Parts: sequence; structure tokens; C-alpha cells
Amino acid sequence: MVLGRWAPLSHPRIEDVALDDLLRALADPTRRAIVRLLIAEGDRPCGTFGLPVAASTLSHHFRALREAGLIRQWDEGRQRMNTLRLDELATRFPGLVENVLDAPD
Amino acid sequence: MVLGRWAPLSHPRIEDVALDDLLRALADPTRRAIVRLLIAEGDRPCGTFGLPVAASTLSHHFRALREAGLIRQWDEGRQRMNTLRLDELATRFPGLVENVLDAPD
DNA sequence: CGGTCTATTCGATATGTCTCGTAAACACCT
DNA sequence: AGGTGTTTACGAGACATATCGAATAGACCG
Repeated sequence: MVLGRWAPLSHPRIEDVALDDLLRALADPTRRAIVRLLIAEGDRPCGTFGLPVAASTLSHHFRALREAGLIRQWDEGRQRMNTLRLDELATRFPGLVENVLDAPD
Repeated sequence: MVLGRWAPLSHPRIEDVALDDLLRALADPTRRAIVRLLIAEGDRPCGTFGLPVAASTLSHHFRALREAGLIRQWDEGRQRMNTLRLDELATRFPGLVENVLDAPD
């Protein structure tokens, strides 16, 4: 059986990011918390977000964010780093992400 | 059995509108099409949107938009009118709806 | 009253999502 | 090699959503 971190970490090109996926990704409070933390405190590995969900659940959300085009991930040693794709997203959806994150929950 | 247009058409107060619900409502292309048409051509009854879905499906989407705080509905004769709650929404989520609707799909 | 128009609710089906626990993979360290 | 730390994939459960057709309600019109 194939488990573990095998998948080659595919990221969508920014011009292929669908508005549907972006909005669905941002429509979850846990995922918004991840994105807000990335904005507030910069790039971080998955394990440093301190959110009240199981590790496997968190992993699911990171995948959703990555596949929606919101974050870029890469491996560094045993950690997986995350960065926001804000600049890229701004070319296709100017101001949208900031606008959502500034909104009250 | 109780069917037909009985429900008393409840609308959330704008301060009770949750970002989650708003984003989920806008994350559907049929619902975005409804909202875009309301912006482009003004208040309209449900039957005048010309979208390729069954009437019952459309009804489901109108309900979702109403309960998410995006539209206000009222009955006029046998038709049900729809208007965007743009001004109200702007007080709580400034620019958000416009930003989403201006985005490419 | 009977017929028509508009829109809804209901029931069913198919699909997607959030959550978790468990098991596995890979990197690092001793 | 063996142990530990980080993260993921898988499987399962509970719940939500999108879609449709059929039945129904109320408004209007003749």
C-alpha cells in the first residue's frame, strides 16, 4: 500500500484557479485561520498552527488550500512549509483574498 | 400535507450574516449568475432568469441566497420578486460582493 | 368555479465535505 | 539500525448540497 508523503505536490497554475474552488476554500473557518496566520506571521510549517483539529484534519485543509491555489507547499527536512500565493492571486483576483480575510467572521 | 409558498419569508438581519454562509452562497456558479443578473438588470421575479436548471433547483438557490443574506424577496401577485441587499451587505462586508462578482469564473 | 401561471415543498439520488483514528513514509538523530 | 518527529493516505462516519420530477398552494383570469 502506498502511504506517506509521496504525491509530487502539484500546484495549479494561477490562471487555472477556479473562483468556485477559491471561494469554497475560504468558506471554511479553519482554512481562513490558516491563511490569516500565514499573513500575520509569515511562512510556516504545517505543525505550527496550533488549531484545535486533528493532524489528519489539518492535512486535509492544507491540501484543499493548495489545490485551490491559495498556498504553495514544499518540503524542508521533515517539515512541510507553507506560503501564501498572494501576489499571484492578486493578478487574477485583485484584492479578493484580502477582502475576505478582513471581513468579520 | 403543507406545500406551496407558505413559509413566512424570513430574512437574516445583516449583522447576523455569517461570512461562511455568504462565501458558500457565492461559491456556486448558478447563484453567482442570479446575483450578476440582479446587478446588471435590476430587481426581477424568480421566473425571469433563464438559467438552465429545473424550477425546483432554482427555488433551492433562491432560498440559499435569501438565507445567506444576499437577496431580499417579497411576493407580488403570483410572482416572487428579488432584490440584492448590496447596500446592507456593504456595511458589513465592504466591497466583498462586488469583488467576487467582478472576478473571472 | 375551473383553468393557468408562478413558485414552492417533498422525496429520492448522487456527490461532496468535515471530522477523526490508525497506519504508513520520510527525514533526522543517536 | 533503531527511535522519534512531522505529515500524509486511507477508511469510516456524520452531515450537507445539487439536482430532478411530482405534487401542491396561492394568485389571477375567464
